[in-house]
Amino acid sequence: MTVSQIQVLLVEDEPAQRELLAYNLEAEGYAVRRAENGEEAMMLIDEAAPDIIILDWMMPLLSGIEVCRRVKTRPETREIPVIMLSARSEEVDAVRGLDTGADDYVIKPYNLRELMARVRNQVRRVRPAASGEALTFDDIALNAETHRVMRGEQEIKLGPTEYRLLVTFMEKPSRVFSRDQLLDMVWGRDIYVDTRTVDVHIARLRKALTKQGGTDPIRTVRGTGYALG
Amino acid sequence: MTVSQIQVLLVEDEPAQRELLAYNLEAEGYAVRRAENGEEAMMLIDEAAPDIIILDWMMPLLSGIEVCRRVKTRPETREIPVIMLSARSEEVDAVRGLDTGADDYVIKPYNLRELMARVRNQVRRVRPAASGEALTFDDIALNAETHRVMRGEQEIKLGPTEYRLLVTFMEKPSRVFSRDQLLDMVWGRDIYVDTRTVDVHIARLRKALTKQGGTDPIRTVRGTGYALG
DNA sequence: CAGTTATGTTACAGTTTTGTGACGGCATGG
DNA sequence: CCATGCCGTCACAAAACTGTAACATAACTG
Repeated sequence: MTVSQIQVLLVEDEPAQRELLAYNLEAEGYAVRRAENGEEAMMLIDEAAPDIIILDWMMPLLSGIEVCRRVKTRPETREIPVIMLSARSEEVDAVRGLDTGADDYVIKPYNLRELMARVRNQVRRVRPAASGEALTFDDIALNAETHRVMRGEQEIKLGPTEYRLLVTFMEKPSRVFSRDQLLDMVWGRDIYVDTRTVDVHIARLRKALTKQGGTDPIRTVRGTGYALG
Repeated sequence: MTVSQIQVLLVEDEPAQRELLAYNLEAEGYAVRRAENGEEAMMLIDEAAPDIIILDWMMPLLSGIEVCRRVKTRPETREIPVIMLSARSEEVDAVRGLDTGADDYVIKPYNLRELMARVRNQVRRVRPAASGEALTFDDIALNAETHRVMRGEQEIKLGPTEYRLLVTFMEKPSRVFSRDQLLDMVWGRDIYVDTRTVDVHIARLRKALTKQGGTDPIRTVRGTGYALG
Protein backbone atom coordinates (compact mmCIF):
# COMPACT_ATOMS: atom_id res chain seq x y z
CA MET A 1 0.00 0.00 0.00
CA THR A 2 3.00 2.22 -0.31
CA VAL A 3 3.72 3.19 -3.85
CA SER A 4 2.91 0.76 -6.61
CA GLN A 5 3.36 -2.96 -6.44
CA ILE A 6 6.80 -4.46 -6.76
CA GLN A 7 7.40 -6.21 -10.08
CA VAL A 8 9.29 -9.47 -9.94
CA LEU A 9 10.51 -11.14 -13.09
CA LEU A 10 10.80 -14.85 -12.49
CA VAL A 11 12.84 -16.76 -15.02
CA GLU A 12 12.74 -20.51 -14.60
CA ASP A 13 12.16 -23.21 -17.17
CA GLU A 14 10.90 -25.90 -14.84
CA PRO A 15 7.14 -25.30 -14.49
CA ALA A 16 6.70 -26.83 -11.05
CA GLN A 17 9.55 -24.81 -9.60
CA ARG A 18 8.33 -21.72 -11.31
CA GLU A 19 4.78 -21.97 -10.07
CA LEU A 20 5.84 -22.85 -6.58
CA LEU A 21 7.98 -19.80 -6.39
CA ALA A 22 5.48 -17.57 -8.14
CA TYR A 23 2.81 -18.68 -5.74
CA ASN A 24 4.90 -17.72 -2.78
CA LEU A 25 6.02 -14.45 -4.22
CA GLU A 26 2.46 -13.49 -4.97
CA ALA A 27 1.47 -14.47 -1.49
CA GLU A 28 4.02 -11.93 -0.27
CA GLY A 29 2.38 -9.26 -2.34
CA TYR A 30 4.69 -9.10 -5.32
CA ALA A 31 3.47 -8.84 -8.89
CA VAL A 32 5.10 -11.74 -10.69
CA ARG A 33 5.84 -11.96 -14.38
CA ARG A 34 7.02 -15.32 -15.63
CA ALA A 35 9.52 -16.27 -18.29
CA GLU A 36 10.45 -19.78 -19.35
CA ASN A 37 13.78 -19.00 -20.89
CA GLY A 38 16.36 -16.32 -21.31
CA GLU A 39 15.03 -15.03 -24.57
CA GLU A 40 11.58 -14.50 -23.20
CA ALA A 41 13.13 -12.86 -20.17
CA MET A 42 14.99 -10.31 -22.24
CA MET A 43 11.83 -9.49 -24.14
CA LEU A 44 9.91 -8.86 -20.95
CA ILE A 45 12.71 -6.75 -19.55
CA ASP A 46 12.66 -4.61 -22.66
CA GLU A 47 8.94 -4.28 -22.41
CA ALA A 48 9.00 -2.96 -18.87
CA ALA A 49 11.87 -3.07 -16.46
CA PRO A 50 11.04 -5.13 -13.37
CA ASP A 51 12.16 -4.18 -9.86
CA ILE A 52 13.99 -7.43 -9.34
CA ILE A 53 14.90 -10.51 -11.36
CA ILE A 54 15.04 -14.06 -10.08
CA LEU A 55 16.98 -16.15 -12.49
CA ASP A 56 17.63 -19.85 -12.82
CA TRP A 57 21.11 -20.16 -14.22
CA MET A 58 20.56 -23.25 -16.35
CA MET A 59 18.01 -22.73 -19.07
CA PRO A 60 17.45 -23.47 -22.73
CA LEU A 61 17.91 -20.83 -25.44
CA LEU A 62 19.71 -18.26 -23.34
CA SER A 63 21.30 -19.17 -20.05
CA GLY A 64 20.74 -17.27 -16.85
CA ILE A 65 24.38 -16.32 -16.87
CA GLU A 66 24.04 -14.60 -20.18
CA VAL A 67 20.82 -12.86 -19.22
CA CYS A 68 22.46 -11.58 -16.09
CA ARG A 69 25.45 -10.34 -17.98
CA ARG A 70 23.29 -8.43 -20.41
CA VAL A 71 21.17 -6.91 -17.70
CA LYS A 72 24.21 -5.78 -15.80
CA THR A 73 25.87 -4.40 -18.89
CA ARG A 74 23.13 -2.15 -20.11
CA PRO A 75 23.02 1.15 -18.24
CA GLU A 76 19.25 1.33 -18.05
CA THR A 77 18.94 -2.04 -16.32
CA ARG A 78 22.18 -2.19 -14.39
CA GLU A 79 20.59 -1.28 -11.09
CA ILE A 80 18.03 -4.04 -11.12
CA PRO A 81 18.93 -6.63 -8.52
CA VAL A 82 19.43 -10.15 -9.84
CA ILE A 83 19.17 -13.24 -7.70
CA MET A 84 20.62 -16.34 -9.29
CA LEU A 85 19.35 -19.82 -8.50
CA SER A 86 21.70 -22.69 -9.06
CA ALA A 87 21.59 -26.34 -8.33
CA ARG A 88 24.70 -26.85 -6.26
CA SER A 89 27.27 -24.88 -4.37
CA GLU A 90 30.06 -25.72 -6.80
CA GLU A 91 28.03 -24.07 -9.48
CA VAL A 92 27.68 -20.98 -7.39
CA ASP A 93 31.42 -20.74 -7.26
CA ALA A 94 31.65 -21.25 -10.97
CA VAL A 95 28.99 -18.66 -11.67
CA ARG A 96 30.53 -16.24 -9.27
CA GLY A 97 33.80 -16.72 -11.10
CA LEU A 98 32.15 -15.68 -14.33
CA ASP A 99 31.62 -12.32 -12.77
CA THR A 100 28.13 -11.82 -14.05
CA GLY A 101 27.44 -9.24 -11.42
CA ALA A 102 24.50 -11.04 -9.85
CA ASP A 103 23.59 -9.52 -6.52
CA ASP A 104 22.89 -12.73 -4.67
CA TYR A 105 23.07 -16.46 -5.14
CA VAL A 106 20.76 -19.11 -3.78
CA ILE A 107 21.48 -22.80 -3.92
CA LYS A 108 18.71 -25.20 -4.83
CA PRO A 109 16.96 -26.75 -3.13
CA TYR A 110 16.51 -23.48 -1.34
CA ASN A 111 14.86 -22.63 1.87
CA LEU A 112 11.83 -20.74 0.71
CA ARG A 113 11.80 -18.43 3.65
CA GLU A 114 15.42 -17.63 3.17
CA LEU A 115 14.90 -16.92 -0.48
CA MET A 116 12.03 -14.63 0.39
CA ALA A 117 14.21 -12.84 2.87
CA ARG A 118 16.86 -12.35 0.23
CA VAL A 119 14.34 -11.03 -2.21
CA ARG A 120 13.17 -8.61 0.42
CA ASN A 121 16.74 -7.59 1.04
CA GLN A 122 17.40 -6.80 -2.57
CA VAL A 123 14.10 -5.00 -2.93
CA ARG A 124 14.85 -2.92 0.08
CA ARG A 125 18.08 -1.87 -1.51
CA VAL A 126 16.35 -0.43 -4.56
CA ARG A 127 12.91 0.39 -3.28
CA PRO A 128 13.42 1.29 0.36
CA ALA A 129 10.02 2.88 0.62
CA ALA A 130 8.26 -0.13 -0.77
CA SER A 131 9.30 -2.59 1.87
CA GLY A 132 8.24 -1.45 5.29
CA GLU A 133 11.54 -0.45 6.73
CA ALA A 134 11.32 0.49 10.36
CA LEU A 135 9.45 -2.02 12.42
CA THR A 136 8.17 -0.85 15.74
CA PHE A 137 6.54 -2.47 18.66
CA ASP A 138 5.81 -0.64 21.83
CA ASP A 139 8.91 1.46 22.43
CA ILE A 140 11.12 -0.86 20.42
CA ALA A 141 12.16 0.25 16.95
CA LEU A 142 14.05 -1.88 14.52
CA ASN A 143 15.58 -0.45 11.40
CA ALA A 144 16.10 -3.22 8.88
CA GLU A 145 18.37 -1.14 6.74
CA THR A 146 20.89 -0.29 9.41
CA HIS A 147 20.33 -3.36 11.57
CA ARG A 148 19.89 -1.01 14.48
CA VAL A 149 17.53 -1.65 17.33
CA MET A 150 16.42 1.11 19.64
CA ARG A 151 14.44 0.98 22.82
CA GLY A 152 13.27 4.45 23.60
CA GLU A 153 16.40 6.53 23.28
CA GLN A 154 18.78 3.74 24.06
CA GLU A 155 20.39 1.56 21.44
CA ILE A 156 20.11 -2.16 21.99
CA LYS A 157 23.10 -4.21 20.98
CA LEU A 158 22.18 -7.65 19.66
CA GLY A 159 24.06 -10.59 18.24
CA PRO A 160 23.09 -11.84 14.78
CA THR A 161 20.82 -14.60 15.98
CA GLU A 162 19.10 -12.43 18.53
CA TYR A 163 18.58 -9.82 15.85
CA ARG A 164 16.96 -12.25 13.44
CA LEU A 165 14.86 -13.61 16.24
CA LEU A 166 13.62 -10.14 17.05
CA VAL A 167 12.94 -9.38 13.40
CA THR A 168 10.87 -12.52 13.15
CA PHE A 169 8.83 -11.51 16.13
CA MET A 170 8.41 -7.94 15.04
CA GLU A 171 7.18 -8.89 11.62
CA LYS A 172 4.21 -10.55 13.24
CA PRO A 173 3.68 -9.03 16.64
CA SER A 174 1.60 -11.04 19.08
CA ARG A 175 1.80 -14.11 16.99
CA VAL A 176 2.96 -17.21 18.80
CA PHE A 177 5.83 -19.13 17.25
CA SER A 178 6.74 -22.65 18.22
CA ARG A 179 10.36 -23.45 18.83
CA ASP A 180 10.41 -25.47 15.65
CA GLN A 181 9.00 -22.63 13.64
CA LEU A 182 11.61 -20.31 15.04
CA LEU A 183 14.33 -22.77 14.20
CA ASP A 184 13.02 -22.89 10.65
CA MET A 185 12.76 -19.19 10.28
CA VAL A 186 15.76 -17.94 12.18
CA TRP A 187 18.26 -20.76 11.91
CA GLY A 188 17.15 -22.33 8.65
CA ARG A 189 15.08 -25.27 7.66
CA ASP A 190 17.75 -27.93 7.52
CA ILE A 191 19.92 -26.92 10.44
CA TYR A 192 19.93 -29.42 13.22
CA VAL A 193 19.99 -27.72 16.54
CA ASP A 194 18.42 -28.64 19.82
CA THR A 195 15.10 -26.89 20.29
CA ARG A 196 16.20 -25.77 23.73
CA THR A 197 18.75 -23.58 22.01
CA VAL A 198 15.83 -21.35 21.18
CA ASP A 199 15.17 -20.86 24.86
CA VAL A 200 18.72 -19.78 25.45
CA HIS A 201 18.59 -17.21 22.71
CA ILE A 202 15.24 -15.99 23.94
CA ALA A 203 16.84 -15.49 27.32
CA ARG A 204 19.70 -13.57 25.73
CA LEU A 205 17.32 -11.45 23.74
CA ARG A 206 15.28 -10.75 26.83
CA LYS A 207 18.33 -9.78 28.77
CA ALA A 208 19.46 -7.42 26.04
CA LEU A 209 16.04 -5.84 25.71
CA THR A 210 15.58 -5.26 29.42
CA LYS A 211 19.15 -4.38 30.25
CA GLN A 212 18.45 -0.67 30.32
CA GLY A 213 15.12 -1.00 32.02
CA GLY A 214 11.71 -1.61 30.55
CA THR A 215 9.49 -4.60 30.79
CA ASP A 216 10.12 -7.90 29.10
CA PRO A 217 8.16 -7.73 25.83
CA ILE A 218 8.42 -11.44 25.12
CA ARG A 219 5.63 -13.67 26.25
CA THR A 220 6.19 -17.34 26.99
CA VAL A 221 3.32 -19.52 25.88
CA ARG A 222 3.80 -22.61 27.91
CA GLY A 223 3.76 -25.81 25.91
CA THR A 224 3.82 -23.92 22.66
CA GLY A 225 6.47 -21.29 22.18
CA TYR A 226 7.03 -17.56 22.37
CA ALA A 227 5.47 -14.37 21.14
CA LEU A 228 6.20 -10.69 21.14
CA GLY A 229 3.62 -8.84 23.16
CA MET B 1 -2.42 -32.87 19.63
CA THR B 2 -5.70 -32.21 17.99
CA VAL B 3 -5.78 -28.58 18.81
CA SER B 4 -2.55 -27.14 17.52
CA GLN B 5 -1.37 -28.10 14.05
CA ILE B 6 -3.65 -29.22 11.27
CA GLN B 7 -3.09 -32.75 10.10
CA VAL B 8 -3.45 -33.34 6.39
CA LEU B 9 -3.58 -36.82 4.98
CA LEU B 10 -2.33 -36.71 1.42
CA VAL B 11 -3.14 -39.76 -0.66
CA GLU B 12 -1.52 -39.79 -4.07
CA ASP B 13 0.34 -42.58 -5.82
CA GLU B 14 2.42 -40.42 -8.11
CA PRO B 15 5.54 -39.41 -6.14
CA ALA B 16 6.28 -36.16 -7.94
CA GLN B 17 2.73 -34.92 -7.55
CA ARG B 18 2.70 -36.01 -3.96
CA GLU B 19 5.88 -34.27 -2.97
CA LEU B 20 5.09 -31.06 -4.76
CA LEU B 21 1.81 -30.85 -2.98
CA ALA B 22 3.24 -31.93 0.34
CA TYR B 23 5.91 -29.31 0.07
CA ASN B 24 3.38 -26.60 -0.46
CA LEU B 25 1.11 -27.78 2.27
CA GLU B 26 3.98 -27.86 4.70
CA ALA B 27 4.99 -24.38 3.64
CA GLU B 28 1.50 -23.28 4.64
CA GLY B 29 2.00 -24.78 8.06
CA TYR B 30 0.12 -28.03 7.73
CA ALA B 31 1.44 -31.28 9.09
CA VAL B 32 1.35 -33.66 6.16
CA ARG B 33 1.11 -37.42 6.32
CA ARG B 34 1.55 -39.24 3.06
CA ALA B 35 -0.06 -42.37 1.70
CA GLU B 36 0.65 -44.00 -1.64
CA ASN B 37 -2.54 -45.94 -1.95
CA GLY B 38 -5.95 -46.41 -0.47
CA GLU B 39 -5.02 -49.25 1.80
CA GLU B 40 -2.23 -47.29 3.39
CA ALA B 41 -4.57 -44.36 3.71
CA MET B 42 -7.11 -46.36 5.66
CA MET B 43 -4.42 -47.60 8.00
CA LEU B 44 -3.24 -44.08 8.71
CA ILE B 45 -6.77 -42.91 9.28
CA ASP B 46 -7.33 -45.65 11.81
CA GLU B 47 -4.11 -44.78 13.52
CA ALA B 48 -5.02 -41.14 14.04
CA ALA B 49 -7.81 -39.30 12.32
CA PRO B 50 -6.50 -36.43 10.21
CA ASP B 51 -8.25 -33.08 10.00
CA ILE B 52 -8.61 -33.24 6.26
CA ILE B 53 -7.97 -35.75 3.49
CA ILE B 54 -6.73 -34.96 0.00
CA LEU B 55 -7.40 -37.91 -2.19
CA ASP B 56 -6.40 -38.83 -5.70
CA TRP B 57 -9.28 -40.77 -7.10
CA MET B 58 -7.30 -43.16 -9.26
CA MET B 59 -4.99 -45.38 -7.28
CA PRO B 60 -3.83 -48.96 -7.03
CA LEU B 61 -5.11 -51.34 -4.36
CA LEU B 62 -7.98 -49.23 -3.12
CA SER B 63 -9.35 -46.39 -5.17
CA GLY B 64 -9.91 -42.93 -3.84
CA ILE B 65 -13.60 -43.42 -4.41
CA GLU B 66 -13.66 -46.40 -2.13
CA VAL B 67 -11.59 -44.68 0.54
CA CYS B 68 -13.91 -41.73 0.46
CA ARG B 69 -16.97 -43.92 0.72
CA ARG B 70 -15.57 -45.68 3.76
CA VAL B 71 -14.54 -42.48 5.47
CA LYS B 72 -17.94 -40.97 4.94
CA THR B 73 -19.71 -44.09 6.12
CA ARG B 74 -18.04 -44.51 9.47
CA PRO B 75 -19.48 -42.23 12.12
CA GLU B 76 -16.15 -41.38 13.72
CA THR B 77 -14.64 -40.10 10.48
CA ARG B 78 -17.71 -38.76 8.75
CA GLU B 79 -16.95 -35.17 9.59
CA ILE B 80 -13.49 -35.18 8.08
CA PRO B 81 -13.49 -33.12 4.89
CA VAL B 82 -12.36 -34.95 1.77
CA ILE B 83 -11.04 -33.20 -1.32
CA MET B 84 -10.90 -35.39 -4.40
CA LEU B 85 -8.39 -34.84 -7.15
CA SER B 86 -9.25 -36.19 -10.53
CA ALA B 87 -7.73 -35.94 -13.93
CA ARG B 88 -10.55 -34.50 -15.99
CA SER B 89 -13.87 -32.84 -15.59
CA GLU B 90 -15.80 -35.77 -17.03
CA GLU B 91 -14.40 -37.82 -14.24
CA VAL B 92 -15.56 -35.31 -11.70
CA ASP B 93 -19.07 -35.75 -12.98
CA ALA B 94 -18.68 -39.49 -12.84
CA VAL B 95 -17.29 -39.40 -9.33
CA ARG B 96 -19.93 -36.98 -8.20
CA GLY B 97 -22.48 -39.36 -9.59
CA LEU B 98 -21.13 -42.10 -7.40
CA ASP B 99 -22.20 -40.06 -4.45
CA THR B 100 -19.13 -40.66 -2.36
CA GLY B 101 -19.81 -37.65 -0.24
CA ALA B 102 -16.56 -35.89 -1.01
CA ASP B 103 -16.67 -32.29 0.10
CA ASP B 104 -14.89 -30.78 -2.85
CA TYR B 105 -13.44 -31.75 -6.21
CA VAL B 106 -10.39 -30.39 -7.96
CA ILE B 107 -9.47 -31.15 -11.53
CA LYS B 108 -5.89 -31.90 -12.47
CA PRO B 109 -3.81 -30.17 -13.51
CA TYR B 110 -4.85 -27.91 -10.73
CA ASN B 111 -3.94 -24.37 -9.94
CA LEU B 112 -1.95 -24.66 -6.77
CA ARG B 113 -3.31 -21.51 -5.31
CA GLU B 114 -6.85 -22.56 -5.90
CA LEU B 115 -6.25 -25.91 -4.31
CA MET B 116 -4.74 -24.24 -1.28
CA ALA B 117 -7.73 -21.96 -1.02
CA ARG B 118 -10.05 -24.93 -1.10
CA VAL B 119 -8.07 -26.70 1.55
CA ARG B 120 -8.32 -23.63 3.72
CA ASN B 121 -12.03 -23.50 3.11
CA GLN B 122 -12.60 -27.03 4.24
CA VAL B 123 -10.34 -26.65 7.22
CA ARG B 124 -12.20 -23.55 8.30
CA ARG B 125 -15.37 -25.53 8.27
CA VAL B 126 -14.12 -28.11 10.75
CA ARG B 127 -11.36 -26.38 12.66
CA PRO B 128 -12.15 -22.71 12.68
CA ALA B 129 -9.63 -21.92 15.37
CA ALA B 130 -6.71 -23.44 13.55
CA SER B 131 -7.20 -21.25 10.51
CA GLY B 132 -6.05 -18.09 12.19
CA GLU B 133 -9.52 -16.82 12.86
CA ALA B 134 -10.70 -15.41 16.08
CA LEU B 135 -13.40 -17.44 17.72
CA THR B 136 -16.00 -15.66 19.71
CA PHE B 137 -18.75 -16.74 21.96
CA ASP B 138 -20.73 -14.28 23.94
CA ASP B 139 -18.14 -11.84 25.25
CA ILE B 140 -15.33 -14.37 25.03
CA ALA B 141 -12.85 -14.02 22.20
CA LEU B 142 -10.14 -16.50 21.45
CA ASN B 143 -7.39 -15.86 18.95
CA ALA B 144 -5.56 -18.99 17.93
CA GLU B 145 -2.70 -17.14 16.33
CA THR B 146 -1.78 -15.26 19.45
CA HIS B 147 -3.08 -17.83 21.90
CA ARG B 148 -4.88 -15.05 23.65
CA VAL B 149 -8.24 -15.29 25.32
CA MET B 150 -10.15 -12.16 26.16
CA ARG B 151 -13.33 -11.69 28.07
CA GLY B 152 -14.55 -8.22 27.40
CA GLU B 153 -11.49 -6.09 27.93
CA GLN B 154 -9.81 -8.44 30.34
CA GLU B 155 -7.29 -11.02 29.31
CA ILE B 156 -7.90 -14.51 30.62
CA LYS B 157 -4.84 -16.50 31.53
CA LEU B 158 -5.17 -20.20 30.91
CA GLY B 159 -2.92 -23.21 31.26
CA PRO B 160 -2.30 -25.35 28.18
CA THR B 161 -4.98 -27.90 28.91
CA GLU B 162 -7.58 -25.33 29.82
CA TYR B 163 -6.76 -23.48 26.64
CA ARG B 164 -7.19 -26.53 24.44
CA LEU B 165 -10.38 -27.37 26.23
CA LEU B 166 -11.77 -23.94 25.53
CA VAL B 167 -10.72 -24.10 21.89
CA THR B 168 -12.53 -27.38 21.53
CA PHE B 169 -15.68 -25.91 22.96
CA MET B 170 -15.51 -22.75 20.97
CA GLU B 171 -15.09 -24.54 17.69
CA LYS B 172 -18.49 -26.09 18.20
CA PRO B 173 -20.47 -23.86 20.51
CA SER B 174 -23.48 -25.43 22.16
CA ARG B 175 -22.38 -28.88 21.24
CA VAL B 176 -22.27 -31.30 24.12
CA PHE B 177 -19.09 -33.27 24.55
CA SER B 178 -18.83 -36.38 26.65
CA ARG B 179 -15.88 -36.71 28.96
CA ASP B 180 -14.47 -39.42 26.74
CA GLN B 181 -14.75 -37.25 23.67
CA LEU B 182 -12.98 -34.47 25.45
CA LEU B 183 -10.24 -36.81 26.55
CA ASP B 184 -9.79 -37.87 22.95
CA MET B 185 -9.76 -34.38 21.58
CA VAL B 186 -7.90 -32.48 24.22
CA TRP B 187 -5.62 -35.03 25.82
CA GLY B 188 -5.11 -37.35 22.89
CA ARG B 189 -6.41 -40.63 21.69
CA ASP B 190 -4.14 -42.97 23.57
CA ILE B 191 -3.59 -41.18 26.84
CA TYR B 192 -5.02 -42.89 29.83
CA VAL B 193 -6.33 -40.57 32.47
CA ASP B 194 -9.30 -40.82 34.74
CA THR B 195 -12.40 -39.29 33.21
CA ARG B 196 -12.90 -37.28 36.39
CA THR B 197 -9.78 -35.37 35.42
CA VAL B 198 -11.97 -33.65 32.87
CA ASP B 199 -14.17 -32.34 35.65
CA VAL B 200 -11.20 -30.86 37.40
CA HIS B 201 -10.04 -29.05 34.32
CA ILE B 202 -13.53 -27.85 33.61
CA ALA B 203 -13.60 -26.42 37.10
CA ARG B 204 -10.28 -24.69 36.49
CA LEU B 205 -11.47 -23.31 33.21
CA ARG B 206 -14.65 -22.07 34.83
CA LYS B 207 -12.73 -20.40 37.58
CA ALA B 208 -10.44 -18.66 35.12
CA LEU B 209 -13.33 -17.51 32.97
CA THR B 210 -15.34 -16.11 35.83
CA LYS B 211 -12.48 -14.77 37.88
CA GLN B 212 -13.02 -11.22 36.72
CA GLY B 213 -16.76 -11.40 36.80
CA GLY B 214 -19.21 -12.64 34.23
CA THR B 215 -21.39 -15.68 34.20
CA ASP B 216 -20.20 -19.23 33.84
CA PRO B 217 -20.51 -20.01 30.11
CA ILE B 218 -20.06 -23.74 30.54
CA ARG B 219 -23.13 -25.85 30.89
CA THR B 220 -23.08 -29.18 32.67
CA VAL B 221 -25.19 -31.81 31.00
CA ARG B 222 -25.82 -34.22 33.75
CA GLY B 223 -25.06 -37.81 32.87
CA THR B 224 -23.47 -36.80 29.61
CA GLY B 225 -20.81 -34.16 29.66
CA TYR B 226 -20.28 -30.47 29.10
CA ALA B 227 -21.03 -27.80 26.55
CA LEU B 228 -20.31 -24.18 25.95
CA GLY B 229 -23.44 -22.11 26.08
C1' DC C 1 -37.27 -37.67 52.85
C1' DA C 2 -33.39 -40.84 52.92
C1' DG C 3 -30.49 -43.05 49.89
C1' DT C 4 -27.85 -42.99 45.77
C1' DT C 5 -25.32 -41.13 42.13
C1' DA C 6 -23.17 -37.43 39.59
C1' DT C 7 -20.62 -33.30 39.76
C1' DG C 8 -17.87 -29.40 42.19
C1' DT C 9 -13.84 -28.16 44.62
C1' DT C 10 -9.59 -28.27 47.01
C1' DA C 11 -5.05 -29.69 48.33
C1' DC C 12 -0.93 -31.76 47.09
C1' DA C 13 2.88 -34.37 45.41
C1' DG C 14 4.90 -35.64 41.18
C1' DT C 15 6.07 -34.36 36.64
C1' DT C 16 7.01 -31.45 32.82
C1' DT C 17 8.41 -27.26 30.99
C1' DT C 18 11.07 -23.24 31.10
C1' DG C 19 14.91 -19.98 32.86
C1' DT C 20 19.59 -19.33 33.20
C1' DG C 21 24.60 -19.47 34.27
C1' DA C 22 28.70 -21.86 32.80
C1' DC C 23 31.69 -23.81 29.49
C1' DG C 24 34.20 -25.32 25.40
C1' DG C 25 34.33 -24.69 20.43
C1' DC C 26 34.76 -21.99 16.50
C1' DA C 27 35.22 -18.20 13.70
C1' DT C 28 36.73 -13.36 13.03
C1' DG C 29 39.75 -9.80 13.03
C1' DG C 30 43.43 -7.88 14.55
C1' DC D 1 49.18 -16.11 17.28
C1' DC D 2 45.96 -14.28 20.68
C1' DA D 3 41.79 -11.79 21.93
C1' DT D 4 37.12 -11.30 21.29
C1' DG D 5 32.51 -12.41 20.55
C1' DC D 6 29.00 -15.51 19.45
C1' DC D 7 27.05 -20.09 19.44
C1' DG D 8 25.16 -24.53 20.99
C1' DT D 9 24.87 -27.69 24.74
C1' DC D 10 24.54 -29.05 29.35
C1' DA D 11 23.13 -29.11 34.06
C1' DC D 12 20.72 -27.45 37.56
C1' DA D 13 17.12 -24.26 39.56
C1' DA D 14 12.71 -22.35 39.38
C1' DA D 15 8.17 -22.19 37.94
C1' DA D 16 4.02 -23.90 36.10
C1' DC D 17 1.02 -27.47 35.24
C1' DT D 18 -1.09 -32.07 35.97
C1' DG D 19 -3.69 -36.02 37.72
C1' DT D 20 -5.58 -38.07 41.69
C1' DA D 21 -7.76 -38.71 45.85
C1' DA D 22 -10.71 -37.08 49.22
C1' DC D 23 -14.37 -34.65 50.63
C1' DA D 24 -18.40 -31.39 49.75
C1' DT D 25 -22.36 -30.33 47.36
C1' DA D 26 -26.04 -30.85 44.20
C1' DA D 27 -29.34 -33.59 41.56
C1' DC D 28 -32.01 -37.48 40.94
C1' DT D 29 -34.77 -41.65 42.58
C1' DG D 30 -38.43 -43.89 44.63
